[in-house]
Amino acid sequence: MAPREHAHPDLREVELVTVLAALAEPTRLRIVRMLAALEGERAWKDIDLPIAQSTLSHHLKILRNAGLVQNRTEGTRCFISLRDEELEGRFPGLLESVLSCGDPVPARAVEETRR
Amino acid sequence: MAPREHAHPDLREVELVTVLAALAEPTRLRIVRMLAALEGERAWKDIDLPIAQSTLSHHLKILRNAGLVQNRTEGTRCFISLRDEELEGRFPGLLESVLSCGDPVPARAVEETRR
DNA sequence: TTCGGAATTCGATGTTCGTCGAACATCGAA
DNA sequence: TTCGATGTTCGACGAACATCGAATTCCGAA
Repeated sequence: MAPREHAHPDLREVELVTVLAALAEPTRLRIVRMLAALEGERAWKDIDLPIAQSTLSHHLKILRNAGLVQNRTEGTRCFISLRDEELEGRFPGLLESVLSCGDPVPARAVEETRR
Repeated sequence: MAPREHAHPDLREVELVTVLAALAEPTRLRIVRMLAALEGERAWKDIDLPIAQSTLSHHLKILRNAGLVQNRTEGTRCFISLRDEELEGRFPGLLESVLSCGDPVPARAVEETRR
């Protein structure tokens, strides 16, 4: 289907568990990080990840239902953006702490520090 | 088995996704909240939730592997506590934001405010 | 040394999830 | 109106997960 208007949940109704589950998947977390690095919206087509379109659509739906992400339709294409300000109101500090955390230290390097 | 010494991961090796997945389950989130409200440790036996022992053990294992929780063994019983300070170092603000967020507003009440 | 309590592991079961390709719906352009 | 591009939905599959009861292991007490 072409991009249709989607229901975006009122963040007050969204449960924390839903948001955490949405973020607890590598591909979706990557999408969120990508959007956060952007400070604006991103065209659907420009989200290129090594997954099928249908899979991407699925992940975006989950992010949307969790209130993390927003769709805007323009003609036949659509744009995605983070609902960061609203999220800050409902889940203060959550998005920021998720985004700010870096990669884990490889086990080998940790081993080094144990001497 | 009786409570045995368990491996607790170095938090530097723990991935954010692992932590989020551990928290993204109602029962586990409840356990974390319960421990956080305690400011100390809690006896295994005192964690009474409407689930089988084996299920509780399973959830605690996941929380432990995610670096969220710690076991201390004393004789034949064990005590659980949150690794809150270490977590703050590895994932600044995350635990706090997760703990501070309240319940969602019921859909009915949200509807009220739409007039 | 035997017994019972404490927590873990094992095996089984049903459910949810991520993934894909195919079919579909919607829009703009030719 | 026809066509191509754009996302979405559907149906199917295997993997991962939550859950349970039973078996197991370890410890302390009798």
